[in-house]
This record gives sequence, structure tokens and C-alpha cells, in this order.
Amino acid sequence: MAKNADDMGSRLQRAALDLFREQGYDRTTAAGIAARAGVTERTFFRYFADKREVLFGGEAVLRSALLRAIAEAPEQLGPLDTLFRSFQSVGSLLENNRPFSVPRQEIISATPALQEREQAKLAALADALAVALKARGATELQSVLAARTGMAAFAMATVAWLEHPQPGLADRLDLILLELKTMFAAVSPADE
Amino acid sequence: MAKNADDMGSRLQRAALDLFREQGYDRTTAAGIAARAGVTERTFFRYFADKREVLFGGEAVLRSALLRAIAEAPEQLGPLDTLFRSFQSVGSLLENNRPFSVPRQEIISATPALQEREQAKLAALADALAVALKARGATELQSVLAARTGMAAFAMATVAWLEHPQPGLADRLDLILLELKTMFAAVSPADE
DNA sequence: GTCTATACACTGATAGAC
DNA sequence: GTCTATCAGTGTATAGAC
Repeated sequence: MAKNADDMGSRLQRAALDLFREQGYDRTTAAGIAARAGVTERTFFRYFADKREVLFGGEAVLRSALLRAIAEAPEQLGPLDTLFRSFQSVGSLLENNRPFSVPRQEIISATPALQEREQAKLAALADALAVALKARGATELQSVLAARTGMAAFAMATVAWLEHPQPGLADRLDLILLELKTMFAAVSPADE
Repeated sequence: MAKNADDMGSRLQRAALDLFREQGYDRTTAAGIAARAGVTERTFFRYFADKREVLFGGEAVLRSALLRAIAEAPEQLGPLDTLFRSFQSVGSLLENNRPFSVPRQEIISATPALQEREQAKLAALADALAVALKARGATELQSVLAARTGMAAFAMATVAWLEHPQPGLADRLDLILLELKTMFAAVSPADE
């Protein structure tokens, strides 16, 4: 019944998204998702480690795109400039995914269990970016600080942009970076 | 058998921490925790919404302490100065909790499911702080950006300090704030 | 590699203990 | 009257049989 293994993940993902939208995440069972995709519950868990994971498959693509952008950034750029340039570079990737990302984010926003997973994914992604930044010569502290801070900003920009497409993601990122720069410039030099 | 209701939460918490240390989080069942505390599994779930939550009871104390510090901060301080002063003000609170926090953090670091919960708690705490910052006159964007960024820095400082008590938490926070200020000052003014 | 059995997390209801 | 035990059940996730 299955066409090929590569497709099954997508089929399950689509079935899950549909069911979550129809009846909510909690009222949807893993067996129900599997049934809609024409397979058994056991097969579902062969493709996804747990029920939440079915909505977080695309993360790997985003991560590798960001890592590549960081590696290819001009040598002389600082960690934060490198990072925000990388965020800008994946804009079109995110725009192409918008039809899937919008309903997905609605479901996540309505489901605490999925918000937890999302936060964990963002933290893991930030750690991966920190490694890439460190490889460019930044210190450990700089890398982790920039990655965590930048990832928080990136997530804020993305979520807001999914809710309201205007202004665009690039403008939102610029605005956020400028706001952060301004706020940190206002910090008292010697804190106490 | 139960002394009083107020104590039961702490008893279960201690029993859980002990068992997690002895056999790990995954190999410990909710029924096992309850049994060590002298009650049934059903009682465990009356005190904690789920198994993970048993390690995150103290969050409310930290939150209210931070919110109070923000509300009492001098009017003229900017969001980030307000925030980091508040972090500094809860230092002694965290030091008193160190005997509990150190083993707790070890267990969390070894358990992905608990790391997820921790990230979620940090995000929720950041949102609460953002509301408090906004009440002091900051814009929505400033409040959320400062809170998310500051919370990431606070968490980094705390985790590192739990692993190695020296340097102290206050010094770590100062160092991080300075590093952030320096990095953002180096950001190119007009980002492309 | 699929299927069956099972452990464990969690929920509701009801009745009983203090 | 609040807190707890007991019971019965659903759903997630794993593992061993074959």
C-alpha cells in the first residue's frame, strides 16, 4: 500500500496536520493518524520517535541551510552580523514553506506540549549554530550568547511574520537587530 | 499517615529526586515515587500535573521575586538594566537553593524530556518578565526582546554557576552583560 | 519487518479516612 | 470537608515473538 518509504513520512505528517486541525492535538491519537495514512500505529512510531515529532520534521533542512550560510559568511564579520545575515539568507526557504508553517504554528500555539518541543528544538538549533560560530573564531561565551540571543530574535520574528505577513521577515529581522543594538547601547557601562 | 497537605508536595519532590539519582529518570515510575513517599500513584498526580513537573515546583518563588524586583527598580532604568539588576537581586535566593539545585540540574542535563520542560519554563518566565517590563513603559517589542534575551543570559549564567561555583553568579552576570553590550556595539549599523 | 503483548503515564469516578 | 485509596480505563511508547 505504501508507495515508497521516503513518502510515508510526508503522508503521516499531512494526515497528522489535518487531524490536529479538525479535532485538536489532544483529541487525536497516533492510531488515528496512522489509520488516515493507511498504515498501522506501529508504523507511525517507526517514522517518528513520538507523537509530537510529527510536526517537527523540517527542522533539519533549516539547520543545514543556516549552518551553510554561517560557514560561507565573510571572514571579517562578527558573530551577530554573521548570524543575522544567515537568518536573512533562509527567508525564501521559509516563505516557500508558509502554506505548511501557518497552520502548523496555529496548532503549536494552541498546544502546550508542542510548545515545549518547539522550545527544545530552538535550543538545540541554537547550540548547533554556536558551534559553527565558534569554528569561525569567536570565543565559547560569545558563540553561545550570540546563538541563544539571535535564535530568540529569529523565533520572535518568524512567529510574528507567520501571523501577519506584513512587514516581511527581512524587515522584521532588521528592526529587531536595530532595537537590540539600541537597547544594549543604553546599558550602564559599569553595572553597579 | 500524611502529616499535612502542605508537606506532601515536598515529600514527593524529595522522594523523586532520590529515586532519579539512584536509577535515573526513565527507570523511575510515578508509582515508585509515590510509594517511597507512602502514598499511591493517584495522589502523586493530584500534586503534580505530570511526572516532569515534580522537579519544577520552585519556579513560582523565583518568578515572584524577579517580578517584585522589577517593580521596585528605579524608574529611570532601561529594560535591560532593570532586568539584570533583578537577576542580581535573587542571587542569595539561588545560593540558598544550591544543595537542591545541583543534583536537580544534573538529572535535567541527563534527561531530554526534562530539558524540554526546563526550556518551556524559561520561556514562560521570560513572558512574565516581559509583561512587567512593559508595565514600566517599555514598548511591546522592547519588553519581549529584553526578557527573552535576558532570560537566556540568566539561564546560561545559572547553569554554569551550578557546575562551577567560582566565579560567583553576580560576576558571571556582569561578565555576560558586558560581553553582550560589546557584541551588539560591533554590529554593523545598517545591516545591508 | 510485522504483530502481539505489556509497561507506564495519566484521567475519571466513587467511596472511605481523618 | 478536604484529602486519599481503590478501581477501571485510555493512550503513548517499547519489546519480544515470529
